[in-house]
Amino acid sequence: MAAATGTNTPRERYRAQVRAEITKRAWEQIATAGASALSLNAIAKQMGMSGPALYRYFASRDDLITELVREAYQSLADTLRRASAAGADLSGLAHALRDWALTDPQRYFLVYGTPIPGYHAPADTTALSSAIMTTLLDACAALPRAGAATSFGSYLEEHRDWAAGHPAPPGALHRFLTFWTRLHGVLSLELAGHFTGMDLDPALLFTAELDELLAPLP
Amino acid sequence: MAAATGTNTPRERYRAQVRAEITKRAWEQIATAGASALSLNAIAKQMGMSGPALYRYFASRDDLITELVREAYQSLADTLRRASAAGADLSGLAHALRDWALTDPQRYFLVYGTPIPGYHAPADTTALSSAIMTTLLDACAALPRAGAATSFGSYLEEHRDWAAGHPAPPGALHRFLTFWTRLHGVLSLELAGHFTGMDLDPALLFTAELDELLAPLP
DNA sequence: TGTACATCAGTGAACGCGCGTTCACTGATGTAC
DNA sequence: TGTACATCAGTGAACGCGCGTTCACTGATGTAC
Repeated sequence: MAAATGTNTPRERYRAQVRAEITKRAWEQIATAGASALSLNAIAKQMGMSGPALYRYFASRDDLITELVREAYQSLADTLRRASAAGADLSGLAHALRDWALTDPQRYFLVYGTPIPGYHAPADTTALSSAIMTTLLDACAALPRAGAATSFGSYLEEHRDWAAGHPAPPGALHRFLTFWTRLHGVLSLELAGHFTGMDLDPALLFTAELDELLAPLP
Repeated sequence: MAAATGTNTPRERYRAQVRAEITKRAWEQIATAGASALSLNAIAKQMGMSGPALYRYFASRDDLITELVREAYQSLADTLRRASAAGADLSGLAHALRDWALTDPQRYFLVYGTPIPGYHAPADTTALSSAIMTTLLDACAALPRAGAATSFGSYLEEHRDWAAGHPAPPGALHRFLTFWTRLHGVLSLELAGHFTGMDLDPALLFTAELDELLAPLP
């Protein structure tokens, strides 16, 4: 009576193990040389295998990248969900996001950075990115209501399909968008090294932006 | 009596012309395939030349990229300076920046996107990027003074070396930084395609952010 | 104006490298009776 | 428990490609007298 679900036979467990090692090495490679330098042959060599062996585990290089993109989304979604479950508010989520990004800048860039030329992410990442969005939207909706209605707020009332049915008021939708874009603005410039040599602590700019987000119209 | 300055002999003019065509083709290549796909041999082939011929004009691939980075900075600096000279305020500069970025997203990414693995920009781009900064700082300082002093503002009073001696008050420095990071946040996510499929017009989000920047504490 | 020389753009062959991917195969692991 | 078979991980050779870069060279353009 074999178990029905997932990885249970020795072979399946072995497969999962090798797949995990491949992606682990892939992340190491990406961390040092960026995503466009990712090479199947190099990974195989590191693992003491021949290049073609990897084709037992990933159909192509793009397939591997897709898995990495999925892992990155998943990891961020988990991180935020865990923080939220531990009682973090929007501010806590912001710092969780920042920590996550600083842990592995190239992982952040893989998802939110310059698109990889010639690579197109599969459609199913939408589900993963909307899990992230939901956690953040929840936290936005939990904050005290923002100030007066804006014209962009009323625009959002009629363009809220992207929120996937989330019952957040337009003010919260707006707050989510600015949360996302502003923190990405600081973070991505920091990670890309645009503040180096400026004698300016990006962490302070990040929290300054965060403070203004949390109390936009006091 | 030969002229002393720059490109004047036929040979010099020819050299400048060929260099210009190389960079032109390089931009075309970058626009379609991204910076990491830039190939000297491919450019040479497009121009009907053999690969090694390009080494008469650029010492290496990195040398060509450096030239492109310089051109990008220069182009943005010129664009902003022209807009400013035509009477544009900070809002006008923001739209000039946006138009410039939308004209060639990969050019924007070359400067402000994910760093190219293994490539390090030369030191002299600092001068170019500070020309950009000066124009923006001027426009920030020209705005009516922002609201109450913030703690980040007082931090900036003591960390203003990056402003290269610009006499802007701390509030203007703060405004410049938020201008930069916020607009970059919206722009880079838009250019990377993160709003596609969201039924959300990034231009409206951009102007909403801009409006809040221009009157942060009404 | 003409000749001798120097400069320099561009060529073609070559080096060494690494890439993604395919294919026919060996040998070990698992399955069915 | 033992045998026959199927599954499947991994190998090694090969294909075709493109890359950056070097080198010795040809031939045209410019310079000096």
